[in-house]
Amino acid sequence: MAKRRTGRQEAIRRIVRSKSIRTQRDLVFELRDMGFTCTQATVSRDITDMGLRKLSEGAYVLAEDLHLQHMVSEFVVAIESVGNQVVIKTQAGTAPGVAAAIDAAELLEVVGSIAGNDTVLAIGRSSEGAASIVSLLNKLRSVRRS
Amino acid sequence: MAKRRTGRQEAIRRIVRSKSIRTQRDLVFELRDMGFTCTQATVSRDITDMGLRKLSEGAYVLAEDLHLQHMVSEFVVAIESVGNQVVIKTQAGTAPGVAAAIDAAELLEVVGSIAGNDTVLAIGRSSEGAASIVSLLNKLRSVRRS
DNA sequence: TGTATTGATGCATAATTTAGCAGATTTGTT
DNA sequence: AACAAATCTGCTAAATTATGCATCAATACA
Repeated sequence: MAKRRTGRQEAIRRIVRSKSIRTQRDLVFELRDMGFTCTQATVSRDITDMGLRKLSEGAYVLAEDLHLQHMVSEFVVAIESVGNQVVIKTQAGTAPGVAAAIDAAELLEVVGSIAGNDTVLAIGRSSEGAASIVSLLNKLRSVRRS
Repeated sequence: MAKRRTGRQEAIRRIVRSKSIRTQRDLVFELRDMGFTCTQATVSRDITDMGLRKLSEGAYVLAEDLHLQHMVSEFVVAIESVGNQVVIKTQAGTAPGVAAAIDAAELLEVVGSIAGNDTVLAIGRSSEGAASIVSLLNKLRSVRRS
């Protein structure tokens, strides 16, 4: 049953992007809800395979989102959405890089993005889409506060 | 004896920058060698206090070096040293940012750095200093390879 | 079809990290 | 100095993650 693996990891991808998963146990339960029954050991191996990383804040992030995470955590100053638009303020000069990272992440809800010098405008598919983009970016932005 | 804490964390700072520490147990032993006797539980708390992070590769990194870690892992293409000079190739346009991050890290061995468009030149205090800079940067650059 | 090989998974367990609690030390106040 | 409050630390247990081993399924091949 080598097929389960693929589907399960695909599910993990979706889950991790939509919810905040903090333990492998959580993931086992989420997977169960989606019809994928497996143990924590298997999830541990999936996480290794997929290169999932645990943010300092404690939630798992996709390997593909790591670049975006770095860019956002380093350069983004503020995030706000209006309707289906997301306005992202960045450090001077870094907007193009941030926009490129957003494009590269191929987020489902993002139709496209354009960058000025210190501002990125991302267009969401809908208001809800824009909200979920803000949510994800904020999740990626969260840094350990000491 | 609240004084121990300060000294111990100072020692941790030195140890983590010079060696590759992969477990808190390792750190306990290193500390013991330096005359700081404590338990793993204490080290765990120190790590939380100091905001130490575990790289995907598995080694702990100082919070202060996290920004540098991000910049290096995202933008640096190649690192090489000649004598006391370290030449760092970066993605086009990102050299100034990388140089700024190096300066901000206040690495002991770095006298200073200057940036072009896609190249940073860092000046070490000595050949050995340059080598240790290369070593640290490579450590920060290391990413999980799947 | 029968058999060997490879990959995936669960179970049990080890390894690692975190947290609760109590005792000791330090600091601050009167 | 005496007492109170705040910190720090070790001990121990809990929580979380990783791993060795055996098994089962799928695939390859004779």
